[in-house]
Order: sequence, then structure tokens, then C-alpha cells
Amino acid sequence: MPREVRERQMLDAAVEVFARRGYNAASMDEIAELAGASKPLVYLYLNSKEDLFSACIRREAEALLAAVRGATVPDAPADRRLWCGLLAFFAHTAEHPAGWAVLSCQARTHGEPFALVVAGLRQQIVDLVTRLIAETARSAAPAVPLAPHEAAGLAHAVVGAAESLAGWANSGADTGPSEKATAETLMNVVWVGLDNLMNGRRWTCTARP
Amino acid sequence: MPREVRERQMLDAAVEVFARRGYNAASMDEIAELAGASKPLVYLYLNSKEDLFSACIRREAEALLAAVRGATVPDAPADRRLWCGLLAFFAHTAEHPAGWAVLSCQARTHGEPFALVVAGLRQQIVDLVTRLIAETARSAAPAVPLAPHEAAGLAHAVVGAAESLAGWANSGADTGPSEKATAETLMNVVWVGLDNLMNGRRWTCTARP
Amino acid sequence: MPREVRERQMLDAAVEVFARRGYNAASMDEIAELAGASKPLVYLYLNSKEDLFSACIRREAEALLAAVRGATVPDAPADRRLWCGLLAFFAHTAEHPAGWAVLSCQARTHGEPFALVVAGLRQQIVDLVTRLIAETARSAAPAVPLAPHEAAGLAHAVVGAAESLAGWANSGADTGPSEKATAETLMNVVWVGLDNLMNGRRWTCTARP
Amino acid sequence: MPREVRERQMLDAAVEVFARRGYNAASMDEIAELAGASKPLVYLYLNSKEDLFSACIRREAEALLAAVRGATVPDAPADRRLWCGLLAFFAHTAEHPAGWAVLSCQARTHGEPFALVVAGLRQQIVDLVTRLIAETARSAAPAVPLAPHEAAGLAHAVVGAAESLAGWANSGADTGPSEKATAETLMNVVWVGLDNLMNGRRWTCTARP
DNA sequence: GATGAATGAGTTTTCATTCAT
DNA sequence: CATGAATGAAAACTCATTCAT
Repeated sequence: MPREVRERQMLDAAVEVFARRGYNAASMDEIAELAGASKPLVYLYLNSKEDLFSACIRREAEALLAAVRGATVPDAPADRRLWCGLLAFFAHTAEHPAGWAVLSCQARTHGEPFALVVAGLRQQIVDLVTRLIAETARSAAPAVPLAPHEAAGLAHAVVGAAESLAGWANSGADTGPSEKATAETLMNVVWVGLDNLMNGRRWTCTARP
Repeated sequence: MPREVRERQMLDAAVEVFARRGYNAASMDEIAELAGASKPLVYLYLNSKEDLFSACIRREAEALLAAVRGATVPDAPADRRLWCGLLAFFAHTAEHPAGWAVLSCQARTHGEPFALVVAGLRQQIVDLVTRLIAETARSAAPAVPLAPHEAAGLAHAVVGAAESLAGWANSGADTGPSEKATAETLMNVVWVGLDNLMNGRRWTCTARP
Repeated sequence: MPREVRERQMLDAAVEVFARRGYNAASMDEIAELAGASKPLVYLYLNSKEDLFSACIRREAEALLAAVRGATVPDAPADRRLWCGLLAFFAHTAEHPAGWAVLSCQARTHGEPFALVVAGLRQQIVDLVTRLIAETARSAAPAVPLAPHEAAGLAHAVVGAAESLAGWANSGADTGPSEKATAETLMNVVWVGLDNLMNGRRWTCTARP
Repeated sequence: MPREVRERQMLDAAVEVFARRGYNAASMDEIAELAGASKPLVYLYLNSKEDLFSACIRREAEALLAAVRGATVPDAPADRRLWCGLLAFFAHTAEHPAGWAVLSCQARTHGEPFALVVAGLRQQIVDLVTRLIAETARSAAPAVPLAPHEAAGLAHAVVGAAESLAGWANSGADTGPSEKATAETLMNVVWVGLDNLMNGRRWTCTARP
């Protein structure tokens, strides 16, 4: 069996086990067994538990980013691109629950080096969203232009909301809404809010005493 | 030194260490040392590592919920209450970064019992926000009434966005915006979007091919 | 409360706990609590766990020895004295199961010093029985005199048999026989065997090929 | 080194240490060191201290029972079989003092599961002796038949006496008698006594006022 | 005398990791 | 490459024991 295939099997097994048990409770024995390989081979290919975890995170992060990027086709209008990105995000996390669990839960809680990888992924997604928002803002030629900082804030909010909704959608089979409904909810509040925002209607603390 | 004081010191130390190292990597030795007490005393007062972690989570969750609840004064209009709640949320998480880290990262990833406490806390906050949104929707007598499911989705999105923005605001001293600016960003997109939403303008996939 | 009384309560509690949990699993906390005294007082009166255990053993050993000695009235014939001693032994062990458990099980298994005390007690009982047997042998003016070594062997056998029967009698409420029946069984085989023995009828390996 | 060998070494070491120090005071470190292996290996092969202890007890119990069973050849007359069984018992306990110490002292005092194994062993030996006694009683066609309960009582007495004599014989090199002499003493008192017993001569309390 | 606070020293147990075959 | 033997290092947890009040 070629190395590449074996390595993929190992990563698959590791993601599964890390998601199920958590980083520390996951034992190399279990991972090796689930991968159908011997422990020394795992070490030969992936060096150490940390490296293995790191490889898992990187692979899952890249896959998620690729899914989202691949969905935001360059030629479409910005809102459609955001819409498609959201859909892709929800679809990918729903299809790879173990990978998403590792990314969203495990990676952030076990040491800086791992957290940095995830932070990097997140930043790339935020940047993507920021660009979409800024682009829309520019093309709308609004009465009140959107400050760059504000665009970044919005992007952070959107990504956070998406993560939260993904968790909600995946939490229980019946309680959460469908993938598309989730995306629509988010799209509605963000897009319409953004549109309105750019027309100068802003909420302020003093507006309603 | 009276027990109560010692116990608080221990919890402070534990929250700090759990946030820094993660649940598993946090050793009782380090916690005891940071608390300025011996390990046996920690065990005498708090029984086990699990119980200690549980106590941390409960304390931090209750403090955060109390802060948010205390800020949403009952007599004010709904938007003002949401605004105050968000401010309180951002302020509290900014003031207790370790506590927030434990709640948002650690607690969800280390066993059901812990996750349940945090899920409970989150649900209570989501419920609070859901009520505020539904209340506003009713009082606005909109053209298109807000479905209950939609209100819950919005609330999930708002809470997720708030969490994300809290992380952003706390991530680096200089990159993030001020507490108030953060809250304003969120308020703007959510509230104005909601207002618009209830007037029948919704974004749909087919609206812009 | 006078020291003597307190000390007795402590020993009572200790014997109980040592019998229930075993030497190591018995905690000073539990003993102190059962004795209705504070732990420091236990230490003040009895110095250490080892000393406490030692005191328990000594007290129970002396009580058992006194019971047996007191029953073997000097003026009666030897067989009657042995009979009464056996009865007393069975009665005392049945009435003080915790004490007997400590003596027969715990004391021998936790370090030489304790074992020595018990060995001393046992030797004294064996000596007593040896004297009774030898006395009987002399008074019977047998055809084949009983060698001193043989008397000691018999005594060891009798004591061992008695211990075994005591355990049997105390093991289950219904399976074991009554105290008196137990003593009679033992008396029968020993005394009648001894009587026979002294008349020259001995079992030998070659007697029945 | 093959696992089987190592495992035997570990059990040997464990029996030795358990006998010397007692169950609780025996540390896994000492056992591992005496076995010439590392602690993790001991755990890998034998799981836990309890399991290790249990394995020791089982092995020693089976060995002793096999020795006694193997010596009581089925075709010989009952008295000869008892004689051989006693000899084998004394020989085995003399050759494996540590094992006998663990069985007779440690196993009974450290938790039900262990005690049950030993109780089972003891019961099997008692049953064996009971059968021998009953068989003899039947074949002798005595004036007064031996009640089943009485046979069991006798067997308990014999086993207890044997245990006691084994302890005596092993206690000091010079004080105790030889293996064969020990067995003869016991045989004499039991067998001759039994023989007499079945001819109606019983000792009774009132026989000699 | 009783009580609560406090701890040093030691225990069992678990992994990630390596090496010879 | 797979396997089995093997381990160093560290973690959770417990307890007898003491001291000030």
C-alpha cells in the first residue's frame, strides 16, 4: 500500500478519535488500530502525537477553506458569493462533523501552536468575508461609506454567527433547522442589515432613550 | 486563613491555569502552587480535578449570566435592553478573559457533564435574547410577523456573533476595537437588519440571480 | 470524661474499624469519628496508628487469654478443664467477632511487631493446652508414655482445629454448628483419640499397606 | 524474553513481596524491581495491583490443591489417602512458604473477591477430607454411624489442625518437628480418635463430673 | 480538650515512545 | 513494514500527622 494512502487513513482515524475522545484522552494505540496500521508505522510517518494532531488540523482547515473558497465563484455578485460561501460552510461542517469538532473545539484548547493554525484559518475566512462586504459596500456607493474597521467587525460577526448556527444545526438531529434555512436566516439579518446600514440608518444608544 | 477565602483563591488559580494550559495539561500541582496552598488542601476542599473544573465552570457561568441579566433592566425598551446586555457581555468577558476562555473553549471539550453546564448557560442567554427579539417583533406589529423559529435562529446568530467579537476584541491589545464600538457594530447589523426584516424586505437566493 | 473511659471507646472503635476495613484501609478519621472524639485527642492518647493497632491487639489478646484461663478452673480434672477452655474460646470469639478478626487476620499480616504479639498469645494458649494434655497423660499412667514433643504437637493441632472451627462457626449464621456442638466435635476427636493413643494403638503408615 | 517467562517471574516476585510486606504495604515498585522488570510492564501484563494479587492467589491455590489431589491416589484405602494428602500438604507448604503465607494470611484479609478464592480452595480441601472421612465411616460399618454434619466438622478440624501444624513446622528451623512427624501426630489423633468414635465411645460433658 | 487548617511523602496508574526481530 | 517487549516520566489522589486557636 502506497504511503500516501496509508497516511490518509491515519489522518482519518486520528481526526475521528481526536473528535470522539479529545486530544489527551485519544491514545495512539486507538488511532493506530482504527487506521489499521501498526503503531511504529504511525510514528514513522507522522513522528509524534503533536505532529499528528497538527497534521489533522492543517488538513481539515485547508479542506474547509477550500470548500468555502471554491464556492465563492469570482464572477458572481458579492451577495451571491457570500450566500454560496455560507452554504458551503454549513454543508462542509455538516458533512465532516469530526473534522469540524477538532477544528472548533480541540484545536483551540491544546496549546498555542495548534491554536495558531486554527486562528490562521479563521483569519483567512474572515478576510474573505471582509472583502465581500467591502466590495459590496463600494459597489453600492452608499450615502455613508463603510469604514474598513466596521467591515472587519461585520465579518467577524458573520463568521461567529455562522459558527454558532453550525453548532446549533449539528447539535441535535431534530432541534436545529435545515442547512439552507440556517444560511437564509443569517443572510437575511446580515445582508438586509448591511444594506440598510449603508443608507445611513444606524442604531444609536441615544436614539431611544 | 478561613476556608472561604482559600477556596476562592483556589478557584481563581484553577480558572487561570485551566485557561492557560487546557483541562488535561493543567496539573493539580500547578493549580495548588498558584493558589499558594498544598495539593492535599485543594483535594480536601474540592474533591477532585473534575469537581474543581466543574466548580470553576459553574462560578464563571453564573457570574457571566448575572452580569448580563443585571444589565438588562426590565423596564427599558427591548432594544435598549439588548444593547445593555451586549455591553455587559463584552465588558464582563473583557474583564475576565481566563474565565471566558474556560467557558468558551475548555468546558465544551471535556466531557458531557461540563458541556451540559455551559450549554445550559448558553441556552439561558439565547433564551434571553430570543425573548428580547420576539418582544420587539410583537411591539413593532410588522407586516410579516417573525416566526418563532426565526427568532431563535436570530438569537443564536447574535450570541455567536457576540462570542466571536468578544474573542476578536480580546485577541490582541491593538487589533481589536473598543468594547463599545464592538457592541455598536453588532447592534447596528442586528437591530437595523431585524427592523428591515419585519417590513418584509428579505434577501432570497432568487432575488438576484 | 475520664481518660480511661475515652481510651476504651477509642480502642473499641479502632477494633471495629480495623476488623471492617483492614489495617491499611482503616483511616484515623473514621476511627476518631466512631469513637466520638477528635483526631488530635486520639493522637494525644495513643500516639500513632501503629501504637493504636498494637494496643488493640494487646487488649484483645489479653481478653481472650483471660477468658480461656478463667474457664480452666484449676481443681477440675484435665479433660473438664480442656472442655471448659474450648467452650470459653468459642464463646469469646463468637461474642467478640471484631476482636477475633483483628487477632486472627489483621494482626498477622501487618508487620512483625504485631505478629509477635499474636504469636505470643497463641503460644500461651498452646502452652496451656500442652500442660492439660501432659497432665492427663501423666495421670493416666499409660502403657506408652506421651513424648513431650508429641504433647506440644497435639496442642498445636487442637488450637488450630479450634481456630478453624471458630471461623466455621462464625462464618455464616446458618451453615455453622452451635458453639457447644463445635466444642463437642473437637473434644470427641481429640480426647478419645488421645485416650486411645496412650493405650498404644497408633496409626502408622505401614499398618495398612 | 517471552511473555510467559516474564509473567511467571512477576508472579514469583509478587508472591514473595506480598508475603513479606502484606498486600497494602507491598508496593508495585518493589514487585517490579524484584521481578527485574519495569512497572509499566507489570501493568501491561497484569493490569492492576488487585489483578496481580488475584493472579497470585489463584496460582498458589491451584498449585496447592493440585499437590494434595495428586497425592491422594484414588485406589488406595481412605486412611492411606488422607495420610498421603496430609504429607503432600505439609510438603507443599514447607516448600512454598511465601505462597502459603499469602494464601493463609493475606488473601483472607483484603477484600471479598480474594477471600472468596481462598474460601473456595479451602472448601475444596475440606470437601476432599470430608469424603475421605465419610468413606471410612461407611466402610467401617460402625455401631454408631457418623452424622454428615459431624464428618464436616471433623474435616474442618483436621484442616485447621493441619494449617496450624504447618505454621508450627515452618515457624522456626529448630523448634518445629519434621514434616513426617507432624503428619504422624495429626494422623494419630484424628484417625485413632475417629476409629474409636465410631465404636460408640464418645466424650461427653457429663461423663466425668 | 476540641476544632479546623494544613502538608510531606508516598501510592497506583497511564502514556507516548523506542527498538529488536 | 508489522509485531511484541519494554520503559521514563508524570499525573491524580490519599493519609497519617501536626499546630494554632
